Amino acid sequence: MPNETATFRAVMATITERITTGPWGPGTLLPGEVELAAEFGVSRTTMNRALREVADMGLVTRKRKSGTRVRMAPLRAATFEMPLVRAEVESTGAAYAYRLIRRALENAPMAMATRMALTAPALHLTCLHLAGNVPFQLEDRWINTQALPQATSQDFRQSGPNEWLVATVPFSQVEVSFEAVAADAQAVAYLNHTSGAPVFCVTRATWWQDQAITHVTLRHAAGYRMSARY
Amino acid sequence: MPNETATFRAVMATITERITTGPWGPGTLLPGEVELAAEFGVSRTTMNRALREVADMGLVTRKRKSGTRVRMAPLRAATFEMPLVRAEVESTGAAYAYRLIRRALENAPMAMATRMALTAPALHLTCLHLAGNVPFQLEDRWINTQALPQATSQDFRQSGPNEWLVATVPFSQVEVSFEAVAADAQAVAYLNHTSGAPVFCVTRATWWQDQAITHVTLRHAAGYRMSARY
DNA sequence: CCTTGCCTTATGCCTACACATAACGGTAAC
DNA sequence: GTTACCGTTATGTGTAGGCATAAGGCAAGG
Repeated sequence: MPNETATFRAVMATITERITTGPWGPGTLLPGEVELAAEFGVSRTTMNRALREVADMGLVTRKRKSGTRVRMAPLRAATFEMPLVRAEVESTGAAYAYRLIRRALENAPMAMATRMALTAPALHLTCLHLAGNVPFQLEDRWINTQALPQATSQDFRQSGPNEWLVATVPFSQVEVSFEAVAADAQAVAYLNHTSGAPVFCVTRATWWQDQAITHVTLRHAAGYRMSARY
Repeated sequence: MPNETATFRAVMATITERITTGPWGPGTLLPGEVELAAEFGVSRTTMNRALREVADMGLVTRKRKSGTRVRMAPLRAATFEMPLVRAEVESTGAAYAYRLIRRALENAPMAMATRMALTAPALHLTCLHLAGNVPFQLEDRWINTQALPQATSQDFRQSGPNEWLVATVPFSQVEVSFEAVAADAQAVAYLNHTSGAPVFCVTRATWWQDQAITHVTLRHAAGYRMSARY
């Protein structure tokens, strides 16, 4: 646990206070690092750390030469952890189980093919993740076999494609989005939803070196909730 | 924009690669900072920065004396920006409008009162945020008047409580959660939902110095989607 | 007037060193 | 055997100083 009384945190607190309540309203250009360091009686290194963390929180933007400027809308950034399903299920105390529902090499629908820049059939998987005997998450995934030919030799019957992917693709650019959708036939069949019921849906697309790797839609069982503290 | 070829980023890249593809599987205890610094030919400060950022990404956990350990589930943290509604609406190009629907000082329901440790009536607000003429977000908020007595003298007819709060409460502990719920009567009335339709719902509770400040439920219009890249 | 290029400046990053602090693990006292 | 204490060690945080780099601004040349 980080020390609550660390100097750079105290500096951060004062700075955030000046931004939220004090003289530094939206759009204000803050004094330079050296000047602030002198004012607070800390080294420039410490001031840099404090300002960097405030920027990470989303209160200010920093640009070389331009300086540190308070953002027009004092937004706050929330960080969500996206664990593997297995870990997420096991952290609730339930036993994790996995079932492959469908595996096929097929042409993706237009929108998906365009988005992933596909020029050949892709690997299409449908999987179910369970907590004990209760369905937890329904996974609908497309994998670009041109970028990842090894995927075609995996049968994904024993473990999910996500576990294989995180162990195979080193580092990637990810885009996630959350939304609420109505339960379709598949959600009714596998997640015990009633037709049209609200389903919490996570969509995740990942790239590696400008190549689309995979696109996945995760639909959750009723009552699912995603939380974060900051 | 941060320099892409910074040393600590190069170190980070190697470390994340070793974790995701290389010899450092889940649960591995990494060598100490000094040892790693020597191996990579950088100072301990730089190695510390690299490891700290890897920890921020969620790949490892760090503890004094114990050392740096690869997390059991190599989760990745996604950061979501939570702008003010006004900014969110205006960024779509639409004009932002605000309407106060209800304002009352009343006793919170049991669950809420317990969660916020309320011992007196709280300020209960219902507001609607619109993009142009189209309803965008329905806000249901409770404010602890014991912690924030000034709130009772605000009428919130011209601007939303959130704008007042971010300008009044300096710094706070926040807990957010997302879920999909079915449209209730209020959502039908104000957000043009059909009854039972999926509604994307954000719940946010904030504390300041161990005192509950406010608890808010934000329900969104159909088609709302929350995104992040990382 | 417009463009090109230098200079200045503020942030970004790095090094080297030092002290603080938490926690593991062994040892001594009871 | 159990508990209390203490040393070791790894991370957390701090200082001072320096070079690197992006970008605003000014000036000279066309």
